[in-house]
Amino acid sequence: MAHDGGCSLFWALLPSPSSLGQLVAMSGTSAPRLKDVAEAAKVSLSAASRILRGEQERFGEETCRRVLEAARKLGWRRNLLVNGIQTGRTKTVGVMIPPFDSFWVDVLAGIHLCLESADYLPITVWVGDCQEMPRFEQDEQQGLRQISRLLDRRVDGLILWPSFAVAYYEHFRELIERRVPVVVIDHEYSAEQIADSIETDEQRCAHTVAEHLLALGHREIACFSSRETAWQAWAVRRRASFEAAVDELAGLEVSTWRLNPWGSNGLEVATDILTRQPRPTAVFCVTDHEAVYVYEAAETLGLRIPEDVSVIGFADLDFAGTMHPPLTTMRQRPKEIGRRAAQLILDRLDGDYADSPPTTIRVGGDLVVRQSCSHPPCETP
Amino acid sequence: MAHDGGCSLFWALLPSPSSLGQLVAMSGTSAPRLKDVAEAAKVSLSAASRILRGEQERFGEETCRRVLEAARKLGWRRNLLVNGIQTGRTKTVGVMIPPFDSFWVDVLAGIHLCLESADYLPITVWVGDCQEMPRFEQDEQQGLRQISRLLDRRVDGLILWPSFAVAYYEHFRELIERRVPVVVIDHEYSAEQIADSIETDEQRCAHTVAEHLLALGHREIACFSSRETAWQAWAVRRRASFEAAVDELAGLEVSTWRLNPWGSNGLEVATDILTRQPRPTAVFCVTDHEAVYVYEAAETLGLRIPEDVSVIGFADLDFAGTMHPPLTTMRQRPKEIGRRAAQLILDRLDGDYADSPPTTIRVGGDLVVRQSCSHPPCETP
DNA sequence: AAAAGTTGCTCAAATACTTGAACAAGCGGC
DNA sequence: GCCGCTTGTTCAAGTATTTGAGCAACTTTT
Repeated sequence: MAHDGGCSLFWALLPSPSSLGQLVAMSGTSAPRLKDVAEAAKVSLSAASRILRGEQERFGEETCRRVLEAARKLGWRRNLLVNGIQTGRTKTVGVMIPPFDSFWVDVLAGIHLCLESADYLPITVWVGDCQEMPRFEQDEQQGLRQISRLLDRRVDGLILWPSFAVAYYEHFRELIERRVPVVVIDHEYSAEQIADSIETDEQRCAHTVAEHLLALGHREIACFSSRETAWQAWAVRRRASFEAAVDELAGLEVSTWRLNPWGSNGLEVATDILTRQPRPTAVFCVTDHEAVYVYEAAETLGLRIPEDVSVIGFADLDFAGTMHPPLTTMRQRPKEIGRRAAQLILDRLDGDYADSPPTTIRVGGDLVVRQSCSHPPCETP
Repeated sequence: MAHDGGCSLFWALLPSPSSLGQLVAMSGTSAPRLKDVAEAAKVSLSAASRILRGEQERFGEETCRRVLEAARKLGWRRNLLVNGIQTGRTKTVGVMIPPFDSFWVDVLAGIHLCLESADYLPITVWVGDCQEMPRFEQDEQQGLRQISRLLDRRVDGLILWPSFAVAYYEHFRELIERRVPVVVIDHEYSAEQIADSIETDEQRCAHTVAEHLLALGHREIACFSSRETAWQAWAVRRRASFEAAVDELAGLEVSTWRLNPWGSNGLEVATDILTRQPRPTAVFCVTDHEAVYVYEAAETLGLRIPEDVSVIGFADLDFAGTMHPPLTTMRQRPKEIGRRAAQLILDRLDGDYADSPPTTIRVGGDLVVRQSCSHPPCETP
């Protein structure tokens, strides 16, 4: 067990007062310093420093034992702030990603896992109200402030949500120049690429989706895109890739719908799609979120999924499997995306890789076939 | 706009090389120091320090302007690491909460929002694989390591996931003694309370749920609890509160089921509940997660919700509203929980509140009536 | 017995900044 | 010409730790 007597993994147990009142009221001894350890072990400050940093060969066995023992007893722990000042490295990476759905939560998970294995720590800042996809327009200033707060803490690198990539482009320049690596997730650079970027392989994924629907026999296909604001590059690419794939594979044209710029008319759009003549037999939703609207509209209109309309989503968000019927969707690999984003930062920081030109990593996806897609109804035409 | 010429909110634009290759390859000038600002403004280091910290009355208007201007041009930003060393306050709060479902994501949102307004930053560490509820047993050592990593960064306070509260009890003692405030979410202290604690008001919520079911006429009521391991105090309390409320209100006994300690037999338990004789007409699920199993089992058994069985959940997780039928559930107030947890830390840190004895804050809930509950079927008995 | 090497440890400077105290230069008023 | 005010300076110590250089003391070799 962790709390064996006499010392602890955290800090030393003081000759502890048994009453609670006392405990809270006592004026806390602040964290022990290296000086305290050195004194307790009767060695110089620098000897203690070296021994505790692992440079033990240079010292006598007995001295090492004394220092280690003293540190353990006092519950000393190294102060990474000081390390940060001295080395210019805080072992900390700033992350600005609002985890408003399970995709982004998983991306964060990947980042955490990867950074942890390198003994780095992500520091996450959120924008917007964290309840829905942030409205970039109104949150731009807040985003800038948040990045500032990260830089004040001297983060070694930065991982960012796509929306902010566009407007902050000029700022990234400066960061890169200052050797603060920046990785952007799900944002493709159109012109010169300044920072590393990692994204879902939209072309390949859209191709797979198109293949699936066409193989089932669908010919009247709709695409339900998100708000395609300038900073939602992924939506544009996903929709465009899908249109291109359907065209390439079957020479068919997809009828495309979009959310309004506020993302507030999901149900209306879904209804429009399903009441169009001729009615699409399959709807590709650029995200599982849009699929929810289609399910809702279908229910209202008395259309059965998948008998009357097939619906296919994208992302495989946590609710996709429990929808009714379970949603067929293109699963992204958010954890891998996060992991590789973090790895990119780490590589830039201390690899030989540090000076290579910016890359774009494309991560594939996996089609999860559930029960929302079937052959088109016979009486369609 | 943010990027007006000549200076920037981040760091100064250097006389920037236009080619990308150059940009990446150039040896980055590191962040400007106060010394640089002082030199640029032709004042002493300490004058610059004072002016930038707001002590401007002692200096001439012109000098202040020069210093501020120089700082802006060079893109100087204060180094919170240094501040942290000097003041012992890093303006940083460690958070150990794995956001494996939307409840915890919202708690995190609340924490972020509150801390941000005080110019604090949460530093979040995760445990487990972040995909499902962490298994505390196997993640205990990892949890301890994570807290260590936070303390190495000298966080000013700690907000913790309940599971870890129990095993780390002894360690908290030390933290409190060292004046590092600790807040535990959703964990009730049975014996002496050592840290602040914030939780959902289980009694009141369970009472409301019981009332709702009884008012609909249910008499044969089941309770589907989670794994009730020692460190899942909330589950025990929620279930017990519900049993007590049903007893108090109607003198009825609830038949209770639990997940196994690995949480792996959800579907089996749900099936057991629904095949019991006499069959319960209503199932209270300690969490929306369990409700999903009941839905699944009901579908397999050909039972309709709510015609044959009423199901009521707890938490109002993001998927509750899109379940089929939409789940009636007791909505918790995760954002408020997070906000108040953070506030508790801040109060301990610099309020007069610093020395008061540990409190427990209980946050209410709101019954969200959707479509998974109705009157019991007539032919029940 | 002197030279050389090893072991074990210490000194002092460096990291980036804050802050209190003392002090100096320039100015106007008396 | 002196007083006192404004404006700014320098000095020094403090924050917790790292690290290159170097110094004793002791052992081993010659």
